[in-house]
Amino acid sequence: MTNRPYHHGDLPTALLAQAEQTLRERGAGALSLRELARDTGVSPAAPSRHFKTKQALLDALALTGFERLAETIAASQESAGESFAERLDAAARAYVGFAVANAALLDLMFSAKHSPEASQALGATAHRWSEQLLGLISDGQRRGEVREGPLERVALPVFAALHGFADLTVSGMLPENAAGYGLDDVIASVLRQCRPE
Amino acid sequence: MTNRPYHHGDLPTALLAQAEQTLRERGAGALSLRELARDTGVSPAAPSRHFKTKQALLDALALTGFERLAETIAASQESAGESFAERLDAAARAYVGFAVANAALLDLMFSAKHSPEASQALGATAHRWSEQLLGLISDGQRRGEVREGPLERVALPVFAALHGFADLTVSGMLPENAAGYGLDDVIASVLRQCRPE
DNA sequence: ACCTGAACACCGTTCAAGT
DNA sequence: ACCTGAACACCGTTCAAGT
Repeated sequence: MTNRPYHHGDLPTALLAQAEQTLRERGAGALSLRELARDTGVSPAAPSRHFKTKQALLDALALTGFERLAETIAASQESAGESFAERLDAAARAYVGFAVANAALLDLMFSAKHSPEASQALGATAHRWSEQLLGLISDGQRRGEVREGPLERVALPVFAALHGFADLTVSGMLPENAAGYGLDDVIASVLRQCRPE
Repeated sequence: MTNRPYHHGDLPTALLAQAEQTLRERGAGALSLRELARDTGVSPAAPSRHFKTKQALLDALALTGFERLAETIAASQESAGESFAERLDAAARAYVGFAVANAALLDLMFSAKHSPEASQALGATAHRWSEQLLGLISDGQRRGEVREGPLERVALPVFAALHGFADLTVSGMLPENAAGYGLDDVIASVLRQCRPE
């Protein structure tokens, strides 16, 4: 362990790592730049060199979230079967699993608070992730297991259903017993809405 | 206009009204109890008599949001047709319309930050609202326009799809052109997943 | 280029004291 | 019961100055 050299080494990464831990353990409200600086062993003004503002750090945090979400879903496809139903099932469980395991982060990722410019960068990364879903559906169409139609237009309702369930779960708006049957039913309903005539 | 009597008259209501205006005009990040107190012509410590903490005020704000959402959806049913398709269409547009018109408030309503106790009160009010949707679907089942099954289990995927689309819209995560066809497609997909075999 | 130290204007919350 | 005034410990952000 270096004993606090003048240059930290990789302050931006250290700040983000610390921020994510605080987010997970104590929620978004407990995130303070000064505390982050203290925990990283650096002066209160140091973070501003790398994140011009607190919101900029939050935006960066959300971005890493989208990246990890994309990886999580990609991983779910590795061990999934071939059929559309199996692949959708795996992706849906991966998404909701990520949401539950990273509730505060998901909140941040889909909050309306992002700066206009950051929203664009986020949109780009979110797009990379949504391509997973698009590929899955496109495959299903080729296999004849998903109805025809423009890819994005078939995909959006699927996306909405999965994200909606994840968000409702995370925000605690689901009835007690919904945890049991909820996800299964959502997946079934997506399959129903996707299947060809 | 009374010239600032010692007792405000109805400080809690005044604070909530001011808070909602600030929320709409400048977002959740700009909400400060001290500023609220200033704008209401009251001392910095006054709000604490009515909202023990800032989070308590935010919870109360979210609660009024759910109440207004319930009213908005109820109103949409007044002028809607009789069929399930027409009534779902009206409710969906009312929901998404509310979401777009009250983006920051919706964010607050479905954020994961609510205190454990407040979540229960919120859940109760949210439940009152979801009953609108349940009634709608129950009606559809009676008319033979919606597939059979336990009401909550048929309703949850519908709820997820509508909320998911509203949330994606509000958080700016939708592709540019999705505004045009998005809602129509989501409604169509919900109808497809609801219809009897 | 990267960071410190000190400063500025602001917070949320508490608590004695006033009406 | 409801509110004020003053205080406390904390913020985010800026900027000269140091390495």
